[in-house]
Amino acid sequence: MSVQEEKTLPMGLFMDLERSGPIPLYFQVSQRIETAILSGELPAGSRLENEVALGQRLGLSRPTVRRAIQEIVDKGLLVRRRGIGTQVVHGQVTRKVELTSLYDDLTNTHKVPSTHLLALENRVADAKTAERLGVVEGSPTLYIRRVRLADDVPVAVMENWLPEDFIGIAPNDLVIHGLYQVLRSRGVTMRVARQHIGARKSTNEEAVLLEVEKNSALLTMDRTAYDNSGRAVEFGQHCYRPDLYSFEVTLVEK
Amino acid sequence: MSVQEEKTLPMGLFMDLERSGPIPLYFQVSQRIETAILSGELPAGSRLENEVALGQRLGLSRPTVRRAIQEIVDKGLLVRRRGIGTQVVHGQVTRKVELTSLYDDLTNTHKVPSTHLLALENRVADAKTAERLGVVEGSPTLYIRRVRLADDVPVAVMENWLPEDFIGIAPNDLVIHGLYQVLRSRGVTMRVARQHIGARKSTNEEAVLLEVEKNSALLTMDRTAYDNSGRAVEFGQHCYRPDLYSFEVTLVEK
DNA sequence: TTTGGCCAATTGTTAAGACAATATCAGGTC
DNA sequence: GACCTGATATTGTCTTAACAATTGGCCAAA
Repeated sequence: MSVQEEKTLPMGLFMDLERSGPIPLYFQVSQRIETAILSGELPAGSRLENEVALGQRLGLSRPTVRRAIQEIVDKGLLVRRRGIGTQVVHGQVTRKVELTSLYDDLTNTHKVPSTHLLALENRVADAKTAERLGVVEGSPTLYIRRVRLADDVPVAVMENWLPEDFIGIAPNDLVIHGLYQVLRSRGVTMRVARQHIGARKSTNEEAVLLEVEKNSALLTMDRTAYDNSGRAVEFGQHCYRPDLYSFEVTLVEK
Repeated sequence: MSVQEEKTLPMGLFMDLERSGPIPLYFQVSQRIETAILSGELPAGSRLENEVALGQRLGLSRPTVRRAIQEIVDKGLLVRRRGIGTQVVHGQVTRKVELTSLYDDLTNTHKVPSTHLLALENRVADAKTAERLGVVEGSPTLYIRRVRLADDVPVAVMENWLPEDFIGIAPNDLVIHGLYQVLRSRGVTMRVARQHIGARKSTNEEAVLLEVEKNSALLTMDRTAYDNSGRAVEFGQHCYRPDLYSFEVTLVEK
């Protein structure tokens, strides 16, 4: 049994909270704790100050402090144990999967994204598309097919279907901004997405588009995204070059 | 703009809460709401009773009701909007990815799991293994290699490394019970796991083991799992037959 | 008709307090 | 020394209360 590092760090830099601003207090606190972990100021295995004391020092109630800590527990960076305290999880921390598009992902990793628009047309929904989008079969939908590149190297071939009220999206918007940015600019806020991740061999056409050998292994992802009223706003079938892209998931047991 | 179904269901079956039992009240409530959604009693798009009224009817405080609802929002089944209310998300509901092993997954889908144990031996940690497990390079570790089958069809080849205090696991346990069950029976409770999901071609040996053609596409998953003290307890490299297994992820925007 | 403003409904945030459950640890007893 | 017991520390659950922010609809005014 190895000895745990048990020092309780004082976290001295916890003073100036914006009490009248629009950012919730619990969020301000959770951001600072997270930063302290990422920066190594709170090393792996170290114990966090207990909730009551932390609240007293910050001039906050226990529920507020508790919520701040819970946010980070949900991200997989902290672990709480009743009777013991709250500790920083060991192991290098990694970026979490979020509800973003490939475009956002690439921007975040400082690559230059670009797009080849292969198709942008109206199509009537077949059975599968209709089911995924929650519309009746035969409804008009917008069909998009794109190749996404990062630093001019092809990364993914993406097919998307959107409900009819998005018909009219300009091709140029998709080339410049990425689908999720276009949707956001039209007032849509994505809230929930369900993804299936799998693998298969490439078709010959995909091999050409992605500049890989025929019959290469591709990473595939099917996704349906819903807005804040629960309506399906996008259904997509994507395939990625596995040497350039992979998915990262953090699971936290409740 | 399509008309939303707006009827607020009364949810009449909400009476008998176990107030003295060990199950938290918020959990009892969230379970019932979830059941009501899954069973179709709360159809897609329908509005939930508001938090205050629901609390009054159940004899619960608003924070308790709120927490119950939040649990289901986090699962992606409900969407809340300030000033509006809480609605059931459209679209068919699907099972969520949880912190379980392949063994558990297969058991849940009513397939008969079995195992071929290829290796169970002590190995010194190389650089990568040491980093993932958070031990010093050269430390003794337990190495396990298995083929997992469902209804006698091979589904995955799995390599795992465990810290030295697990050396001594009996081969028979792994064949009968699955790694996560063995760890749980030794008092380990997994709390956090970080996974990378990708794809690649199979090696010739893997193709034989999985009974697929040479150079098939495989779905791969690397995982490091941490227990409730934040210590790494398992590091694994798995590859799956994509025609028999895929990952399902639900993302919820905060 | 359209625009603007006010009002009601609903979720979001914060507080203060109480009790329960669980883990560690020190001490005492056998 | 081994085992039980109680004290202490810490997170988990629940209540009551208040105010803030956002949305949608109604109504009056331009």
